[in-house]
Amino acid sequence: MERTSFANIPCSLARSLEAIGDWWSPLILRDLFLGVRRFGELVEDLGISRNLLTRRLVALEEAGIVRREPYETRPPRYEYALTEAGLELVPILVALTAWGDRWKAPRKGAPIEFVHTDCGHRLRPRIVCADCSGEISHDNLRPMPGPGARAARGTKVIARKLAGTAGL
Amino acid sequence: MERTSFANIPCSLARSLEAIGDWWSPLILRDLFLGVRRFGELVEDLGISRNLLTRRLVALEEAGIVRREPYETRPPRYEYALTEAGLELVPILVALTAWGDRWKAPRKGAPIEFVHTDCGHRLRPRIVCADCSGEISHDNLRPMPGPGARAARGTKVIARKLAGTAGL
DNA sequence: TAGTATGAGTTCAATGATTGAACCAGAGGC
DNA sequence: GCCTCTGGTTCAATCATTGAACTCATACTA
Repeated sequence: MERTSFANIPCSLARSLEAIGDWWSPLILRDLFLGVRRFGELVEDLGISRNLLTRRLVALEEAGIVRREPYETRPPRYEYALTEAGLELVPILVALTAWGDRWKAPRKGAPIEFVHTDCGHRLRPRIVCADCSGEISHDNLRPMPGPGARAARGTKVIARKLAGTAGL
Repeated sequence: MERTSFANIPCSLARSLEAIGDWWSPLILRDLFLGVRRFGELVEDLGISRNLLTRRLVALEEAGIVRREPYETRPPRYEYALTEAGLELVPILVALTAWGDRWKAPRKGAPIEFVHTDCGHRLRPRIVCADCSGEISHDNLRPMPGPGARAARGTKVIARKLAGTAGL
């Protein structure tokens, strides 16, 4: 009774979650982005169990999201950095942070804010369409069967719905 | 030895993850958005255990992300819908799906694509700054201590780093 | 009237995952 | 030699997930 793997669900969201969908990985990535790169620092900052951190870092490295780099050879010491794939997750984590600011704000306000250095403003992220620059929301998206569409675990009911209605 | 809760970490990302950071919730939200709204449909589509789905739906409802609505009274039958907070997660999930398309694409291509109905193009999401409309990436963000900044679990090391360097 | 179907859950034993504490190992400093 | 620093590993206890079986209320059917 292993935890259900999402790796074989033909959905890119499921595959993303397979890589970073566990309880700790997003916070590990946040810390790596913010400059907390060493094993002991991550343990201290997150309060994560050491063996679990080991497993997560190995998994993130295998997923191509994190890179293990020696910063000292005698004795061998390593630190962790985001790969290109990992760096591309940063805006998404920032967007999720903004959602938390809006809907789950701590009493005393956000402990960390971001400044968009290109314009100097405090960051308010927006998710937009690359083609028209219009904002994306739940009511201007139409799901469609893609090139890999077929009925399989994780999309059985969805596939029927998409086939039946040609979009919501 | 309960699973570590993120609720008391003064970080909005942690608070977001407290609500939707578990293994199944993002997929449940995806299905609700795509029109899979009933208990049995969710079980069939996701292959999730029924008792776990019950717990997740209760937790999502308590977090204000999902709403339970009767669609029939005799016998009582319910379906689930996204609240406003839940709907605002949709673009983030879509962005995460796009990341999966780019870095973890299944062999046969994405089974689901989205069309931005405002412009008719196949969706390529971008995360931008609301002020200058410039794209956000790892190298044009500067983290800063926010109004709620203080040393506490989950940000101890980060707080030191931010205080010391005034940003990366 | 009895039997079956439907939908939304609940209960439960088995097994995997997480936790926290203790331990290990290489190197440098005193 | 002994202590410290850093980056782990090992282990027992406990928690979470899984999958199957079961409940409950009502409707449908013969």
